[in-house]
Amino acid sequence: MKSETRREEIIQTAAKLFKEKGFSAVTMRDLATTLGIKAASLYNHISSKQEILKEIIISLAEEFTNGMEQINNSNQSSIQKLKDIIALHINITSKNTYGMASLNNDWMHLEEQLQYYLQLRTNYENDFRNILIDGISKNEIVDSDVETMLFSLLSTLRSLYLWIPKKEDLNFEELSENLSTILISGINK
Amino acid sequence: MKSETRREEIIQTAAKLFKEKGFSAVTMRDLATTLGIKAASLYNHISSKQEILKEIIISLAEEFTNGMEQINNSNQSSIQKLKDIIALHINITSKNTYGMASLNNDWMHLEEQLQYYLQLRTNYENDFRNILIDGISKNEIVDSDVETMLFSLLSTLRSLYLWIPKKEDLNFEELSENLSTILISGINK
DNA sequence: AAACCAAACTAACAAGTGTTAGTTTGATGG
DNA sequence: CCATCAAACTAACACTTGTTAGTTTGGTTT
Repeated sequence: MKSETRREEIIQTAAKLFKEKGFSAVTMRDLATTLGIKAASLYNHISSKQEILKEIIISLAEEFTNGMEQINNSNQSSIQKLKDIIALHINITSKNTYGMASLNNDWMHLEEQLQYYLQLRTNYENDFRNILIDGISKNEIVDSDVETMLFSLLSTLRSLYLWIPKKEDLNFEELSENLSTILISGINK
Repeated sequence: MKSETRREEIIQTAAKLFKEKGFSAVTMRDLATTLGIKAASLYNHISSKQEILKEIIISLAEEFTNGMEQINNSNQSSIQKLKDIIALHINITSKNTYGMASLNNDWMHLEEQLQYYLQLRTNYENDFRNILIDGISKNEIVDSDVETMLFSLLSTLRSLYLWIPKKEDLNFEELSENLSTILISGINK
């Protein structure tokens, strides 16, 4: 059995470099040097640079899809569903801030998997939007412009990868609570 | 006098391509082809690929710095200052959504100007933070975690470049009002 | 008609790109 | 002790990269 751990190591190191400089600016020689080997040696573990990107992005996108499915199948208030989505983002992002950078910034360099990725993203946004619409109809959420709310929430959640690494000793519960309060109740007194 | 308009045209076209694929993935031949000329011809107007990036990013960063200075020198409530910042972002972003993509995603590829850019960004964030702190001490803003509020607001404002182009016939006033309400008062009822 | 000049062109460069082929190394288990 | 095999290596490839040098084009001004 070919060792999976070395392959994972390569992919994680790649994700770290991709976060710093972006997929296109990272060369296979950069990646190899960081790992202390020669570029050609990488190909004992992965089949192409593309494949690395695919592994990073698609697995994360599927994690989000699964998380959203769980939340949507639960019988909770719309507000509680939103809180669960916030926790989902914090959870996935804190486990892989490097990968989240690629998901956000390098998805356009996917090739065969681009359509699949876009499908997952569209579905995710639709599910998110429907939760908001449902919340409005049930009088839990203010009847403001849905697209503006969706955009604002998603922007913050998608940027977590930039912010979480700056927090020393992340307290998951605390951050989740703080962020939920701010996103749901606003900042004014 | 060398025509400035052709140079501007090149820079704007570059910004558009940089938004689609990122700075590193756009070649000078890509840029030239889009403009209907040969790559070497670009160098009659600009001196390097780097220079194009610098022009795009630094001018925008300075616009934000100037805007923030205006707002901070005004005698207004903290909440009104926040509303002004939101309007500032919408204003600058809607005039140049392409450039804002580079500002957000390609700043790390600045070379000589990297330190200057980081300085402007740090100052901007400090000014923003101080407005929040001031608002809390004056009881205008809820006494929640300042960093979380700052992060949430900035994330949304920095993502506007992705969202504004999707809105057909942007109503500046309406968007500014909607977004202010959602960011300041939240979404719950 | 001549001079000028912005703006295009052709041709070429040195360096860097992802990737392949074939080989060596060194630890592990029969 | 030998066979195995993951994982490294060297060497090379075809192609792409940003950029330079020198030249041509075609419209405007003198």
